[in-house]
Amino acid sequence: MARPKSEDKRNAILSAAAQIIAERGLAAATSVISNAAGVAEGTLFTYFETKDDLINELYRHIKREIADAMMSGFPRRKSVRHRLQHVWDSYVNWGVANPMQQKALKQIEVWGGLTAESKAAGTAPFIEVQRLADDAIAQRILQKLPQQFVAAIIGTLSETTMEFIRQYPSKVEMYRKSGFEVLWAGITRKR
Amino acid sequence: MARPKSEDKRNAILSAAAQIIAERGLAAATSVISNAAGVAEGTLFTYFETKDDLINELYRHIKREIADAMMSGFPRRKSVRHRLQHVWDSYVNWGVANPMQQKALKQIEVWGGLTAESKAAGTAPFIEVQRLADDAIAQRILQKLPQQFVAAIIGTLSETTMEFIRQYPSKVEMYRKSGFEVLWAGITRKR
Amino acid sequence: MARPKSEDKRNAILSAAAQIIAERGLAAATSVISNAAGVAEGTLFTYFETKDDLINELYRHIKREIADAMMSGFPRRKSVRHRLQHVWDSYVNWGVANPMQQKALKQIEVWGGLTAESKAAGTAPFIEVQRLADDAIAQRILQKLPQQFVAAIIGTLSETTMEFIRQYPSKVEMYRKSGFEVLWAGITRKR
Amino acid sequence: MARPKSEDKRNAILSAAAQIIAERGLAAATSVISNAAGVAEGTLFTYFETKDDLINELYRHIKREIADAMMSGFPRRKSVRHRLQHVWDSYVNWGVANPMQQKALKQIEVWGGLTAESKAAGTAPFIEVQRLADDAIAQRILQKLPQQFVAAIIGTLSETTMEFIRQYPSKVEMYRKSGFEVLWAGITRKR
DNA sequence: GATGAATGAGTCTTCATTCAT
DNA sequence: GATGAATGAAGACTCATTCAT
Repeated sequence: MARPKSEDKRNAILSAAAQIIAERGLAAATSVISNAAGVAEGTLFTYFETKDDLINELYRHIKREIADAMMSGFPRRKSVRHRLQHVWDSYVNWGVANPMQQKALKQIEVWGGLTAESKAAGTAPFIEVQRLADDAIAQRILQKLPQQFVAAIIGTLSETTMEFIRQYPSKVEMYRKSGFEVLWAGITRKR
Repeated sequence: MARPKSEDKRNAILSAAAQIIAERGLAAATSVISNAAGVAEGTLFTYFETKDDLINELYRHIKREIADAMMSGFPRRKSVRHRLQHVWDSYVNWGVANPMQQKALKQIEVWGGLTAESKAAGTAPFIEVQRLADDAIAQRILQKLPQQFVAAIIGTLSETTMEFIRQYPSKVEMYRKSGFEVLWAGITRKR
Repeated sequence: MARPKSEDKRNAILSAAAQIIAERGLAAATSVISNAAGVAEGTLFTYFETKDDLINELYRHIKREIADAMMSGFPRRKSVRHRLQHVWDSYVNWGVANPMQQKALKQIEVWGGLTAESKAAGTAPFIEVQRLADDAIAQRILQKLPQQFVAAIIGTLSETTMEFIRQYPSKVEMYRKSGFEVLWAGITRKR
Repeated sequence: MARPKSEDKRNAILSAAAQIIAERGLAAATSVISNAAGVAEGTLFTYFETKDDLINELYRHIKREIADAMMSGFPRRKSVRHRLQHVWDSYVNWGVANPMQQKALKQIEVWGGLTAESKAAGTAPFIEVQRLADDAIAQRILQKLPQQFVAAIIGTLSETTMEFIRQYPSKVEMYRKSGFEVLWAGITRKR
């Protein structure tokens, strides 16, 4: 093959897209993105058929990254609290370390163009978390709440936490810990 | 004035804007909005100088509406829990009754064009809620958390709750109650 | 109404389109056309939804013009030969007087984007000619040929004639006459 | 030469070009053509310098094919009518057998990019036909018409005939014969 | 020579905003 | 004030052509 499609270039585009979208929203011109990625305007379209396609791919890409961050070092055998804490900490840490991606993700989530497949693909890597919730409910540790509701609460609380950490970077520890305590107290069963 | 600007028309535009933005996002054309409002394209610009201006005004408008909903019947003298419950219920109810406005608001919040004044104006009507938080902390009912963090948690948890109610409308009661319990258990001090 | 759509402008665009398409083919940019028409690029699209739409309208417009030219002064009561001659002469004269339109028409006819409606609308004004052919066949003046075949032959022969007249403008009379004689001899029954 | 340009490939491209251009017009992308030809996008440009060049070559190629079809079995010694009939029949037959090429040719003929050389090269192989016309005029069989006019008439009448045959394939014989009779009656001198 | 990724000028179309009526 | 036609800058996407592999 003559000059194979470069994974590097693809990643450069995705990364530039995350940054630009975080800064300017989804209305950002593709030319700005390709420019930031250091490729020609047309090149973007050899890697992604349309702008919508690019955004969908970016969504999946970020979701996968988050899942990877969460799952690395996941203490599968440990207690529910330990596992939840791991999930919480790694998600919050990821969000703090990757503010652009996090912001871009939020933009994409309120966007109307996400395909059903992307949404599905976005949730897929989080089965471990769902299993965690199931376990917790089975062990009667959690309150009797729909599993998805619990997952959503974990999500929003951690995102709120990230935002505060981003605003007050010196208080990482405090917010990460407090956030988790609010979550744990909120969803577990009072003995 | 020969023909005064009509408050009706202004409201029609704001209302149409909320709906259209909820449906199509902020990229929606002003012509679609003016059309939905039943006025001419140009008329929109006699009421709002620019599109950005319109969106900022819409933001304030919705925020004020929420504040009004929350403050009507606010039991100023009652216990912290009562007052918080009132706030929670009225916000959730408002969100369920006004899904368009709620959705539009979320779009606007991730948008990059909100002015500092709008943001300030948006928070202003919620002093009562802040006072509530202050009280609660003073009475050592709440955990020791920054007041704004608590406010943000109230916000996100209730929005998550609204979303679930919108998805499963038959379970209003359950979600509204459960959501509140999670919140209360999460932020209050364990004796 | 505030500034009604101007028929003049619409015509200016159609006329510019005919000229530009005649000169550069259907690949001509819409911006060149709007420019030639003396309007802004966007204005073209307030009169014609898309470029394809413009071309379809241009087709109908020219076809209607030809029909008008043919039908003005049409000697409905005279002999078949007289009527045919009238049709022939007026079409040839129109083509010689309007080379741009004629050339544009040829481009459009080989184009793949003509809608069925346009094609139908294009043939509609020529009923009188068909009636002429019917009459001629009924009177056993013409050879026994499918009416449409005869119509097509009239068309191509006259277009060929126009081209030669355009090349040798001094010989208008000769070509117009010779062309007609070829046609007449070709399609009439030898006694 | 290490690897000589393959005549096969060149022909594949020309043939694909004819087909694609017949189907989609001259606006068809070169990538579609190369794809249909089973070669890489870039390969097309090692055989034809530019797209315009390709089209010019295609024009000549088709014209040569037509000439070959006409001249094979040409009864050089026979009567004017015989010879004309041969020309007519073989052209019509070719057109019916090669509708793609025929359609592509029509597109190219209204195109503005044919070079003078191509036009000349396109007419060249038809000397025999011109000689036929000269003979006929000399023998006072034909009317006194410019030779090129006669040639053009032969051309358009036969093309019209082809179109009808393509539309009504069951009537090949009828149309081919009728067309020729119209031509013959039209251009020959009435005794 | 063959391949197909890379390029960027060029295209159609949209849309916020202006302004004649 | 209300209207909606006019404007032209900006944007997504295409495509002939080049060139690294």
